[in-house]
Amino acid sequence: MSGKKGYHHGNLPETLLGLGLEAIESEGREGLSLRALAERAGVSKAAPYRHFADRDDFLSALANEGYRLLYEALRAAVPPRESEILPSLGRAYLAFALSRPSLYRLMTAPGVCVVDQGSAASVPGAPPSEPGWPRRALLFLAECLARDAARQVGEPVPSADSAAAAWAYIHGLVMLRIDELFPLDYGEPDWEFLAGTFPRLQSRRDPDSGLTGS
Amino acid sequence: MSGKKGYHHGNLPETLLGLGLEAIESEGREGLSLRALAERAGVSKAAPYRHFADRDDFLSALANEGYRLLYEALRAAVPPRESEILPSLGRAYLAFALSRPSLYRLMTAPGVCVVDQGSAASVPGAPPSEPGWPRRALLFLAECLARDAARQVGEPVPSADSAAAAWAYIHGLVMLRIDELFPLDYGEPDWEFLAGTFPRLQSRRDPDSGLTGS
DNA sequence: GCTGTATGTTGGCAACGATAACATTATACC
DNA sequence: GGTATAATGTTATCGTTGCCAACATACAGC
Repeated sequence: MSGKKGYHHGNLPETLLGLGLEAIESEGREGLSLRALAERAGVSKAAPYRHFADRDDFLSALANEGYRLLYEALRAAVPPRESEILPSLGRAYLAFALSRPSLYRLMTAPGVCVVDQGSAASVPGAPPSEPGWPRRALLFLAECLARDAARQVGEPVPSADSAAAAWAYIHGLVMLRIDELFPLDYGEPDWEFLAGTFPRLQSRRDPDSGLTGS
Repeated sequence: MSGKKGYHHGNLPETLLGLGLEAIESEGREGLSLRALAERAGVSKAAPYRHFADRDDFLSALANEGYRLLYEALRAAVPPRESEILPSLGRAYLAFALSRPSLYRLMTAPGVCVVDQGSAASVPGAPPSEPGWPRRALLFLAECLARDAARQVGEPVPSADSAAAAWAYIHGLVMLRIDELFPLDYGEPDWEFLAGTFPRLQSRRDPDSGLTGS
């Protein structure tokens, strides 16, 4: 399947994406070179352009692949006990970003990955395209945040603000961490503590509801 | 001052940095080209290398300039009433990042700007070098966060975690906004929520890692 | 087998980063 | 003022990369 059969590679796009996942961490987004990937794949310098329009298109495909991995990581992190879902997901999210910082930065960079707007077929003739990986991953995350908020406060539909705040918080933690932006006098923050604490943000609308999660 | 006097430009570094501030927003970090900046400055393509070791060095200088602008924006945003400092600073921080998204991304990118470790002279004989713009900006922000937390709870020295959490929240909001990653429509951030909630985090750890730089 | 399409190769161009060798201006020092 | 020296800018050049055009090869349906 994956062996090269002479002239034709067999599955060059997947091979390039796999190499790209390694390269973006070792070389960074700017240092990633399609020519180098092609050579590493044992293929000529122009071969990638048969599968990807240009470099940006390849980077978009890489980011898409990243959202697929994130989605699977989040799904795998759902704990048996409903009450632990947010800390568990938060840690999984953080672990994913920390294990692939450059990819995470690429995924969240503007103009790289467009989160599609649901299954409304943009092209009239096309089938109702199912949501892409970015939407599936972010939607799944938002659903878990919303479900937990509803469980804590007892409302069926949580406020958008609480989910947004929780996500902003965890995203901010992730970015500060992967960008190594905590050089001030105080040492390394207690990330475990912070990651485990952010569910408390949910209870803003109802301050007297104990918020003692455990 | 800024006119070209024939062979010598006069103040090429400042001119290049000024052009770079525009270029990084219009072209993005990857699209920014030293050659193009040189041409735009009316100077040969190799001239920038007299002032900046390489492209990364120029980007670092750009980021440094960005921290200077951020520092000034934060200082200008300090309100007369102490109780409003957090919302005011939060808004200023957000406004800065939203007005210069690519620059902000560059400033917070890893390996671009090294935040110096304070005034402890690295070389024994050297004078106690004053902190650079990144440190001054971030320290000022942390001080304001800490002061506000202390004001609310009534403790002189707040915990590092509370400032870290508040900053993570702000930074996360900023990044989500910059990267247009917010599928949820979300208006003005709830600064009161930010101010009221995060000090609660502080009672968990020993507050011996002080923030007061001076 | 023949033909059309998908896939990969070769050659080449332009832009860019970076360096070396050279030219010109500013500055310090007498 | 005059000169040595450093600072600053220019020209020429190399290596890498993105990207395109023209060509070559493999595969699939008939």
